[in-house]
Amino acid sequence: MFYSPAQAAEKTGFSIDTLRYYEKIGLLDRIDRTAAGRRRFSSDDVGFLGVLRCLRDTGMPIAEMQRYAELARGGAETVGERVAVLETHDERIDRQIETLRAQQQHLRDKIRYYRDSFDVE
Amino acid sequence: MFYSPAQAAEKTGFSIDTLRYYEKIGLLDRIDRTAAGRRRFSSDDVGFLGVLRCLRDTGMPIAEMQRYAELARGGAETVGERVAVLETHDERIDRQIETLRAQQQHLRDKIRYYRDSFDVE
DNA sequence: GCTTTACCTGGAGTGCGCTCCAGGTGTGAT
DNA sequence: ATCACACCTGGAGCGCACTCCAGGTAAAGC
Repeated sequence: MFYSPAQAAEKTGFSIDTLRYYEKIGLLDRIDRTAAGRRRFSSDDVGFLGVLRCLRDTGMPIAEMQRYAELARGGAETVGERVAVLETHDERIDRQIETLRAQQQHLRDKIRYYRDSFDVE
Repeated sequence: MFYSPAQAAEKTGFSIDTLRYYEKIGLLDRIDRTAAGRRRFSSDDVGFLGVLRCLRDTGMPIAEMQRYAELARGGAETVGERVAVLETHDERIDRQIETLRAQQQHLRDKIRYYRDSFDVE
């Protein structure tokens, strides 16, 4: 199963420009081409992009994703390091959620204060 | 109670440069000055910065904070609008947390997969 | 055969949110 | 009197992550 750039973009939620950019900076391995020079994304490529999607959506910087991508190219002996990267990131996500929740609570208190003091609606 | 720029920065977690920047773009009202022309943040200023801190930490863009700031300058008749802004943002935070959680789950699945398949550690 | 469409390349440009800099001033300690 | 210090201003610069553009190609539909 192969995917055109448009299909890969559709599947992964990245724009075609972003896919090209990711390849250019080495975040993606060189993507296979058709005879005409067009990209042909494999299922594995799309699967890897799915992981990148998770990492981006949870705020991992590109530089760190590059490190992860490099490890992924390294074969089975890098699995331990990959897991370490993901677990560190997992903890970061916990902290992010915690920050969001705490600040959300402050804002809710503020809303309540406005409601109580000014009788909104 | 007044605060020097350094104290305000300390209290709010914004850098002094950021405080100046926020004043420059009208996110803060013109801050009071000493005879020598130095800023003197009031408790109210610091309190307002606390709200900005919540909004920034939860990903509100500056442009929208400017709108909120403008409403805040508008007095009591804008309280309803302010509450509306905060509530819309509150929902956005809910969605953010939900996205983080979902993607975190995918990453955890990935970690588990690595562990199960490669027997890490 | 012609046009449209989807793609290609290298490189420039964008938006956001700061952050830094040069050059200057009033205040307080030694 | 001198020095360090915290602050001032306007404006330039930066890092990140794209996004857009000009100019070009190959294949598919009419």
